[in-house]
Amino acid sequence: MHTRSEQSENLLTPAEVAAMFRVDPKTVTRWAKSGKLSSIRTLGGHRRYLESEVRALMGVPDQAPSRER
Amino acid sequence: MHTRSEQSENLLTPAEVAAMFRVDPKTVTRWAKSGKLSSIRTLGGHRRYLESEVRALMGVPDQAPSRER
DNA sequence: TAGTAGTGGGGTAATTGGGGGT
DNA sequence: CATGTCCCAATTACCCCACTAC
Repeated sequence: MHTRSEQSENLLTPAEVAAMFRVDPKTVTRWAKSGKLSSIRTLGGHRRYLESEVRALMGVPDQAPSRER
Repeated sequence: MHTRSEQSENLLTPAEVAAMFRVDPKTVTRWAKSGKLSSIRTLGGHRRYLESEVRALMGVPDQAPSRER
């Protein structure tokens, strides 16, 4: 199947990230476009995301209100 | 597709939780703000709720039907 | 090479967040 | 104190089609 050379196993597809946040894949793309999420590009232009980064962003629950804007 | 299911947890949208409790989505938001309900935030600030937690809260009905006295 | 699913890009409707008032 | 509603701004979801991934 996969002939792994580097640590590409740490990359997630848009659909996978979308599922983790319960959002549409398009939304994940928007996050990448706006710089909220870093992404790697395949040679065809498709985005791949770092699992570690996604997990880090998700690991910040919200029990407490945030003040910003 | 990948065989990479990083199944964290089933998440629910505000509207879904609201429908389950038959309340306005705004009310669900208040529950989250007040810490009565934990929530994950999308990178855009929208909340997603843990289905397990919501169902747990629903599965704790008041005392049985009956006689008050 | 062909076939299917996923993705990118653009545009538009629907939700959501937040404050405030009932 | 809790919930529903009105406002506006921001974010997200679904529609199209063309191209990539496998």
